[in-house]
Amino acid sequence: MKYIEKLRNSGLRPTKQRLQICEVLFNTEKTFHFTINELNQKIKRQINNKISLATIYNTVHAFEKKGYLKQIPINSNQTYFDTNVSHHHHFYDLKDEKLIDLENSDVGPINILKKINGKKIKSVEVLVKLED
Amino acid sequence: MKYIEKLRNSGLRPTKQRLQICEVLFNTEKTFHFTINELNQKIKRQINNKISLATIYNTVHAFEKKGYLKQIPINSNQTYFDTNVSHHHHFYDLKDEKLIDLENSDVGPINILKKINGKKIKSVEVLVKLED
DNA sequence: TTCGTAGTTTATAATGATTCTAAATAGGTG
DNA sequence: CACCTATTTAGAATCATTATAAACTACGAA
Ligand SMILES: [Mn+2]
Ligand SMILES: [Mn+2]
Ligand SMILES: [Zn+2]
Ligand SMILES: [Zn+2]
Repeated sequence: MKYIEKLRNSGLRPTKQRLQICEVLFNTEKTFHFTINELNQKIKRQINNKISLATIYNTVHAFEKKGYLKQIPINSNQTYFDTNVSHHHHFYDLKDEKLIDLENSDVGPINILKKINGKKIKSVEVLVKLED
Repeated sequence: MKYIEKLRNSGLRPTKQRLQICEVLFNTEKTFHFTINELNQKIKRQINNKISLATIYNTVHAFEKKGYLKQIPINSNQTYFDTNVSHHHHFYDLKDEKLIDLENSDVGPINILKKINGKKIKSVEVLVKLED
């Protein structure tokens, strides 16, 4: 398995559950956005054996901490995650409640002129809300 | 009261509770960011009579719908609102969990090159995460 | 290979922000 | 005032997320 080493290198034991979650999250052509609930459904569809919801939460948070997933800052009753961890932005379609990637190159360079004493910029994320 | 007309013009009855919430939200020198819980505390401090939490939720949502408040897109377990309804952006201090305004002029012009068929841009918001 | 231990999974309970409900109250109009 | 509807309210319900603690597992050491 190609994910065993990835997990080991991160100090995460390559358990059966984590490897299966890796398959669902990373063994795809395209990256995608998901909520925990959506991921749970997807896992049920793609995998024979059941994974506890607690494990899905644990694993997603572990992967996020290791930088394999990103949380998307958006106001929703559920937290959205992204398997695209490159620096990029998002459209949010207010009607369909769907996220669409906005590549870094689709947004001109962003220049933050204000500085905060003793703080460094960790990330700059743009959210473009769409209506009909 | 200066808020009676504002409410009437919005089709909202100027009730005692709404007027008191207006005082707390809008009768200040500076704009500010808040969660419902923080607003509830602030109201308790500044007002003699108690306002039900349900009314605070109702009123904040009504004001947001009328454009007197904005929701700030951020990942938190609580929803953040802003009394600054001008087009502006935010720093988010990850350590202190505090929001800081970034005026529009503090961010260069943002050019969204990608277009989505049949959708219009409603807003463009930048979130700059800060670390030490 | 077996052991020991820490890491992990799991079902289930707890938490907590938000929304819902339905009864009481209050604003506005004639 | 009299009526109607909007609003307020306490409390219950919802539901995403986190905590708990017991069972299980990966894996290095013996
Ligand atoms: Mn939220
Ligand atoms: Mn959230
Ligand atoms: Zn994305
Ligand atoms: Zn602001």
